[in-house]
Formats: sequence, C-alpha cells, structure tokens
Amino acid sequence: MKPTIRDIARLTGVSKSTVSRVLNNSTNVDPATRERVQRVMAEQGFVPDRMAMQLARGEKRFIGMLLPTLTWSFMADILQGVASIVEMSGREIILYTTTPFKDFSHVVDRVIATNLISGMLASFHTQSPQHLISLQQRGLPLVIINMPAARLSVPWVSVDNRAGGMLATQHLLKLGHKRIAFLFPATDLPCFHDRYEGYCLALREAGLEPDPALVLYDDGSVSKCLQEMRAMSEKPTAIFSSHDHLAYSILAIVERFGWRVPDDLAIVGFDDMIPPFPAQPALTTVRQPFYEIGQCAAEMLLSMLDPRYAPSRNWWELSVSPALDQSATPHHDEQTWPSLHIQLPVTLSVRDSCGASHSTLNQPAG
Amino acid sequence: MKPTIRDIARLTGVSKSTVSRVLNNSTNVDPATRERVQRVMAEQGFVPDRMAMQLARGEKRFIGMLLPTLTWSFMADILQGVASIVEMSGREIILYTTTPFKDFSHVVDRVIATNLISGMLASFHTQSPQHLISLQQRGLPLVIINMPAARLSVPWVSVDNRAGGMLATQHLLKLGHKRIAFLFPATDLPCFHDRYEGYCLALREAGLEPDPALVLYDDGSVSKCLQEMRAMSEKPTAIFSSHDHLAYSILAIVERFGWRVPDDLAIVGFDDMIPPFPAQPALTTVRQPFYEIGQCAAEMLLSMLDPRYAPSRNWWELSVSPALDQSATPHHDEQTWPSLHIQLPVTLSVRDSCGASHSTLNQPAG
DNA sequence: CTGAAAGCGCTTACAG
DNA sequence: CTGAAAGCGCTTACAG
Repeated sequence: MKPTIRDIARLTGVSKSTVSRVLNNSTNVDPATRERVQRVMAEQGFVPDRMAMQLARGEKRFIGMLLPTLTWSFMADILQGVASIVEMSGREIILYTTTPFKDFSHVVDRVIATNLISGMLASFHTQSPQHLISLQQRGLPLVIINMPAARLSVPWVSVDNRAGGMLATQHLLKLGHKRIAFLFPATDLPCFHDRYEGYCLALREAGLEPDPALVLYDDGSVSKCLQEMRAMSEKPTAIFSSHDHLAYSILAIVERFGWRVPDDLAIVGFDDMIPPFPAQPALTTVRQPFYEIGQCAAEMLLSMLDPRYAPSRNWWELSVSPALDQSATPHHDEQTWPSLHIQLPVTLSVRDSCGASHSTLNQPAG
Repeated sequence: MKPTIRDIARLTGVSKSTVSRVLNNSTNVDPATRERVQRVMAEQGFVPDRMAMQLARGEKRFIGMLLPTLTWSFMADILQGVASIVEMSGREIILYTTTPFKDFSHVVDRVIATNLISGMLASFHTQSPQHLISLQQRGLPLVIINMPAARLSVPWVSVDNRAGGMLATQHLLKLGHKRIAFLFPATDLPCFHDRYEGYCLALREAGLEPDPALVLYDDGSVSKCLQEMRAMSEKPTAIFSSHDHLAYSILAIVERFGWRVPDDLAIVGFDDMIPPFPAQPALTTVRQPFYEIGQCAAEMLLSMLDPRYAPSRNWWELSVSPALDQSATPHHDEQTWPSLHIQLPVTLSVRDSCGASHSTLNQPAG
C-alpha cells in the first residue's frame, strides 16, 4: 500500500495538517518539524495523490491537446514547445485525436463528458473548427495553433505569413530575379493566400506588377502544373513555393526536366521542415519557429487560465488583433481574449536552391 | 457553479446514494426514480467529476504515452491506433515528451512525482530504455512500441522484420533478380539486422549465398555509398533498402546517375510510409501496419492493467516469446508478461519501383 | 429499492 | 507554529 499523509503524520507524530503544510511549502512550519516530516516522507517513498490534491483545492491541472488528423513532421516541434511550458507549470497534457472521417464533435463530446481539462490547445489542418469553438462558448479556454480554416474569434497563434512571403520574394528580387512564379498548393488555406499577398507586396515595392501568368496552381498534379510553366514563352527564373513539401516536389520534377537548380530555376520554400532526405541542392526557405509557436500557444492558454501567470516572453507585443488597445495590459482583461491573434516573426534560411551562394550577393537575408 | 450529485439529489428529492447508483447504471434502482434523476441531470447539465470518482473508487484512469524524440510521419498512425483503444476503455492518454538532449530519467521522475498514470506506452528510437525499465521495476506496467534498442525483458510490440525481409527479397527473386543488394542505414538498430536476416534467408532458400560485396552501409552519405555500388564490376540489379526513407534517397540519387528505376535498378523499401512527395516510380515496399501496432500495444497494456479486459483481437497468438506456453492463456498470468513480445505480420505493397508491373509476373505478392 | 454514514487522500479556515 | 474539524465530489458497504 502506498503511504498517505495520514501514515506520514502518524509516523512523524504530527497531524495531517502539518504534513500537508510541509507538502505545500507553507512557511508556518517549524524547521525542525519540517525536516522530520520530510525525512519520514523520503523513508516511506511518499508521493502525494494528485487527484486528491486537485479535488481538495477545487482545481484542474490538465490541459487538452488536440492533434491534427495528419501529423506533419513539424508537429513534433510544436509538441515539444507546448510540453516544455506545460511541464513547468506543473500541469499535464491529455491527448485527443481525430480521424479524417470524424469531425470534432466527437472530441467535443468527450471533453465535456470527462470534464477533466481546464483548457484546450488545438492544431489542425483543413477541418472547420466550428465544433471546437462550441467548447469555447461553453466556457472552456481554447487556443488554436497554426492554420485556422478562417479568421476566427478565437485566440490563435500562427506565423506572420505575409511577412514571410515578402521576405522570400525580396530575397529573390535582390538576387536579380524579375520573373518570379508563385505556386499555390492543392489544399486551399488562408495562410497560403497570406504568403501570396506578401509576394505581391514585395513585387510592387520593387516596382513590378504581379503577373497572373506566373501564379501557378497545383490542381492535383504538380508535375502537370510545372510542365505548363515549362511551355511558357517567357519562363520564370525563380519560383516561390507556398510550402516546403511542394518545393521538394518541384525540385525533383524540375530535375527531371533537365534543369539545374538554382541556375535554370531558383527555388524558395516555406516552413523549413526537415527534408525528406538530404536534398540537393539544399532548399532556401522561410523558417517557421515551430517550437516557439508551441510555447506561445501554451503560454497564451496558461495566461487565460491564471491571470497571475507570467509568460517567459511578452508574446502580446506580437499581437495583431485590431480590437486590441496597445497601451493597456490586454492579457488581464478577459474581454480581449476572444479576438487575440499572435503572429510570430519568420526568418529566411538561405541555402543553395536560391543561388545566393554563388551570386554576387553576400548578405545572408533581407 | 457546476451542479454536483448533492444538487441533483436535492432537486430530485432522493439521496446522493441513489444519484450515484443511476450514474453507475446500478440495477437496483426503481425505473421511475431513475428516470426522474436522469431528467434532473439533463436539465442541470450535470457532468460527474472524474477526479472524485477515481478517488472514491481508488482507481487510476490515465495511461502515459511517451513520444519519441523525432516524430516520424507514421507516429500519427500509431497514435491513432492507441487512441482508438484507450478511448473505448474510458481512459485518457497523458502525453510525455523527451528531447534529444535529455535522457528518459526526466520523464521517469515526472511520472513518479505526479503519480497519475496506471501504465505507460513508450515509442522510441535509439535511446536506451534503461530508465524506462526502472518504471516497470517500480511496478508500473510498461509496453514498448516498435524498435527497442535491444532485446528486452519488457513487453513490446513490433513487426515481424525478418519475415518482411524475406518477403521483399523473395519478391525480387521471383522477378528474376539474382544480384540483390541490401542497404543498411546509418543508425544501427536491431530491426534492420532482422530485415537483413530475412534477406539472407530468402537468398539461401533460393540456393543463393549472400554476397558480402552486395551488403551496403550508409556511413553518413547514401550518395557515396551508391557511387561505390555504381563502380562495382558486377553491379546489382536490385536493391532492398532497410527502410523507406532511405529508399527515397536511393531513388533520387540513382536518377541522378541517369539510371532508370526499375529497369536499371529495382528498388524495394520497408515501412510503407507516405512518400515525401508523389515519388516516381511509386515505391514497392514492405508495409508496417502502424495503426494495428498502436492498437496492439494499447490492448496489451489494458490487459496488464485489468485481467478481465477483452482485447478486440487475439494478439497473443502473434507472440514470439520463447518462454510462452502455447496451450495456456498467458495473458492472465502476470509472470509471463515481462518477456512478452508480439510481432505483427507485414505485407508487401507492390508498386512500380520493383518492376513487377511490367514483368511477366502477374502475382501481386508472395 | 433507498438512505445515512463512513471513507477515498488531500486542503483549509478556525482556534489555540 | 500546530491540531481538530469540515469539506472537495464521489462510492460503497450496511441497514432497512
């Protein structure tokens, strides 16, 4: 039988109250008593019962984490970031999953029925988050990570996709490229449009009007899409891929064309995911700080759960919510939570596929 | 304030005991009473407090899941499999993570200190599981998923790697290949040796002695490794890659050699992971049933936690523990747990990279 | 079929 | 600084 505070109390010759006090590092304990209790606890291998503690205190120390249907490789980094924060707060992560065939109502039902978690972190792809939002409406704090299906009145954290789009495009412009293509993926998500917007902005900033002919759409076959590009009279000299996965496809396909990267075609991606295998040439890409994204989301949630929570960084200065009053301390006012959107900055990882390494340009990034 | 059984009892005009009975579907309740209680519960939106239930019953309903350091893409499938089982058992998954820089002692400490879980599922790569095993020694049921660092006295589930190695090799032999290379990856794990063993077995079965010159080792550069192969006087006509990731590298590198797959070189992989991008040609590979692996591991653990648990499948017939008595019901005897090893069967996914599609051979698999 | 009471392992005012 | 008592929200013999 595992010892309880009652056992420790009896063995030490004090009351349960006192044992409880040393357990909670209460100051009102005689140092000598404290030490005696601690010795007995160590001897007995005493571990307090978390459940009983939480029940007595009327608190919940679990937060839910909903994994997306298909786990991208960078999910690992996000999870590590989330875990690093949650761990330090003395809470635990309860895992929820969905399948592509069920919607989130399934998860919502479970969360409500078990009534274990005090907040929820959700990361997902294409599915509509409506069901999740109903959780928030029931009073469960919710933070959404990366890629919402639409602009929502739910706190969420992502990367500054537009700035990333600009960064990539500006870099290619600086390398001398004038005809830069943009490739949209098959799945239509707002983040890709933001990246495209950044691309357009950078072009206009450089005095170039975006050419609709250079905007490519993957309709299921990247190969076909690039073949059309290849058939163009005025071919692009560079291509900005809306994400890395797609960029690696481009790399492989274009090589089959007999083109050399970056000489015949420069390529820049978005994500900075670990390549499926040592790609040649190494991909220049916009780096998403996935670990930090996870940390930020976790700290947002913890702040919502406990106003006294002190985040490791002032994420709120990265907020882009229009409703937010800059001078106030928004995170202490519950009313401002629902519309909070934090965008982390991105950086450019310059490698070989853009041609910067053998161009006259020496500056690493924008 | 959320209503408690006390509130429900008062509003219905019964005792807490009775409310508790309808909550637990006890038979000793008057149907009319039951209905009245249920109506009040619905009206009040009553949800029982899981923590209190567990405390009162003296049970734990959490199982720990330790994610590997680097999350492979198929981790998602394993997780789905685990979750599908755990969900149905009315338990929850608590997530634990490690970083490449810390060993498992960190997780072990946390598990002990929080004392929340009743069992642990661990999936990992190369790290030594010694610290985890100390959890088992402390009485915490532990099941290890896929790829242990060594043969262990811990229940674990994997795939039949040797049979997979045979399957792949037999297929290539049937297609007429005589010189089949085997490529070892940079990370040295027992499963790769098992696959190699299967490769050797299949060759010998066909009357061929494995040629050491055809056993390739990736010492950090697959490319260099394949260049050596290319320089061989008697080149292999087929290559069996110890895992898919590596196979996709081979595909890319060999294409750069100007070789066509499968005509100049047939390739077979192992894993059946979702390709990094639509690979051409599609990879023939040994399929690991990751979802089932997750389910099996979860059901093993649940059986250890509760002897009355009825698994959805008789996984135990796939056991390969030498200590196991075939005629007995081993899963009800605690003593047999520690050495239990279950190997799920694999299948061959025949696609284009092996050449079966344009060979005279019509049979899909072995 | 139902209720009063004790209990799960802890916390927390309240007295002293 | 310490203890007795009531309580967190539930369960479970024990009587009736």
